[in-house]
Amino acid sequence: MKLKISQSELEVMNVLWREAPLGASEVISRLEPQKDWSARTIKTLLSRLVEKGALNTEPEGRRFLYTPAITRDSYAGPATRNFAARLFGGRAAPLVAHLAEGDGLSDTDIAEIEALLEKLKK
Amino acid sequence: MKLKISQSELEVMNVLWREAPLGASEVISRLEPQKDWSARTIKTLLSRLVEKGALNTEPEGRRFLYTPAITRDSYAGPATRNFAARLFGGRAAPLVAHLAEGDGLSDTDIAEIEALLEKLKK
DNA sequence: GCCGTAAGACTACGAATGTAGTCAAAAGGT
DNA sequence: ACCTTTTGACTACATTCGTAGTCTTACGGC
Repeated sequence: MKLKISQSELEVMNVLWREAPLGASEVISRLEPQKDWSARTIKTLLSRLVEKGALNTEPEGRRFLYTPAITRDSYAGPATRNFAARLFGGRAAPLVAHLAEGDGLSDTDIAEIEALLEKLKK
Repeated sequence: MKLKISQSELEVMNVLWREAPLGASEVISRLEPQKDWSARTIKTLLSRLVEKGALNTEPEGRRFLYTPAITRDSYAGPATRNFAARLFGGRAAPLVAHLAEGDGLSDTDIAEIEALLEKLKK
């Protein structure tokens, strides 16, 4: 069950991870402001995600309600480790360093990561 | 100058970021053990990377020597920030958390990240 | 000096992706 | 009861990617 979600599809997933279930038109109205996509495009992406098993549908009257079939975390975990493996041989430090470049990390971020590391060291 | 390097192409870049310049056949011999690719495939990837401007070539006798035209860091920085933005709204902590899942982080990694954070806090 | 071989050039081709149009059915307004 | 609008289904098409084959040319061995 290695489902790969493309960039554009991920934008759609992001909407539904934030808020679900939603009908197609609701997803469209949430995406149209930022992304310059036609409604058709977004519907295509929704269909593909259903095909791939990343979304579940449930009929509600004449339309479908879409819900993520996978959690953001269950997708992001492997994706992140894979990303780190390919770019940095799996080492985490360079990754954090790149995020920090420029402005990258907020104080909250830093504090959170420190807390995380504390737990890991134990 | 937004060059996008595909997964397979990245494997080739990884070879050349580790050691360059190399001729095509040297790249091939370094990749063939791990990846089950034919020599042709690897040559195609090299050509595409040259087209994209990710590699420079320099004739050496009747063949080409390939050298990265971009550093690993200059590619990895934007790629990492983009990745984090798309998956976590740019927040770094969840990213580190996912890396830590399972075995992910070595003690060295943890130490390095801590050192990095120290510098950032200042 | 000829020929095999290796290097790059050109070509191929199916799957996935980004982006979107057409069609048909159903649902609601008037 | 009709027409418009909405929704999902099907279709389209150029580009990129993964994977690899053929062609051509020039060098090195004999």
